[in-house]
Amino acid sequence: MESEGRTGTGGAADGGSRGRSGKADGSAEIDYGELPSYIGYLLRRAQATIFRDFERALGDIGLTPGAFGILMLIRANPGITQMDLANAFGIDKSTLTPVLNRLEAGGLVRREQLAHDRRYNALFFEEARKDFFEHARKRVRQFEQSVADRLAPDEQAELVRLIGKLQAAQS
Amino acid sequence: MESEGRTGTGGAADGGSRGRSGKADGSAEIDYGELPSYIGYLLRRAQATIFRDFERALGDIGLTPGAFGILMLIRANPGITQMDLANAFGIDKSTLTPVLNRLEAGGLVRREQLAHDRRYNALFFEEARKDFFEHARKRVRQFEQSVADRLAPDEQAELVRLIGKLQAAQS
DNA sequence: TATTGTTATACTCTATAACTATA
DNA sequence: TATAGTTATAGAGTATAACAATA
Repeated sequence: MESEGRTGTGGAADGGSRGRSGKADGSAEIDYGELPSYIGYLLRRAQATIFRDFERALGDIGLTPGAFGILMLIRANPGITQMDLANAFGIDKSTLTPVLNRLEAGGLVRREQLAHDRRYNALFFEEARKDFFEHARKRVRQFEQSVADRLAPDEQAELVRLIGKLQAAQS
Repeated sequence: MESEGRTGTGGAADGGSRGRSGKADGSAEIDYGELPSYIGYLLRRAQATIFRDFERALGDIGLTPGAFGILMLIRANPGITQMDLANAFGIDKSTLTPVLNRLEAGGLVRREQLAHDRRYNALFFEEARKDFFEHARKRVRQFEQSVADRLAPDEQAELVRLIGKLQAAQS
């Protein structure tokens, strides 16, 4: 149940006979222990990989995956307030502010203080940038498709279901 | 294919009749559009949720999920070099350095410059902290179990398989 | 020249706490 | 008092580029 392998070492600096013990030459066989069975680890690796791919494929449009998602939500929900958007996206309001600042600076989004309760900012996608957005979305879709294509259609559905189930039990 | 809903707005600040259009009251029904079908988005949400849970459940042991994973790898692979560890964990060597600094400062890990090639640092778990580590690992296991228990055994296996498949096609 | 590891730097993501303004 | 949003701050995580030591 432990699968620790060569533990209990406490080892000295080793004088050369063991040397790098096959680990410093790139072709190493590393003992991952139970790590790959940890769902948190798996998700971190998967997410890092896909985010790197995203950046490589779409870095030139100047939107991070997060910023793009937020932009999509604003466009689909014109007039949404910052609090609702933060909640919907699963981040804190203070995390949202700088993202919106960048989107607004880039002319993609506009804040409008509500007249009847000036504490709220209603958010709107700038229709003047529609062409840019549609182009970006098309490329994001292609990217997502290329990721999804690694799985069969029923596997895609199953993955979505399993990830949802993983979070459903949460507080 | 668009499912944009109420787009084409370009909307004015709205004078009150639409008001917050059911979006500023928390009970909002938000249009997520195609976002939930994006695997990158799903993974980000899932990972964020589980990392938050991890911190809440295990924050008192003073190890982040990443630091704990690295510690596990060092313990399972005594003498591993920093480059090999970074590659195994999927991060850059410069990202690893501060993590190791913290682990070493906490007395959990020791660097030993190899005698026959002093460019390399061999890494060792400090056996003196074995009790602490075993305690931490037990709790991490419990936590991982509580996450895994949200899925049936066959679902767990399937999730691992699907996530693996998602990354397999990568460069 | 090439490689390991460190440092300098930068950026994103994330949060908490304190603040402003509004109600 | 309570809420929306901003700001100040902090920390993890990530990377690239330049550097020192070593080979």
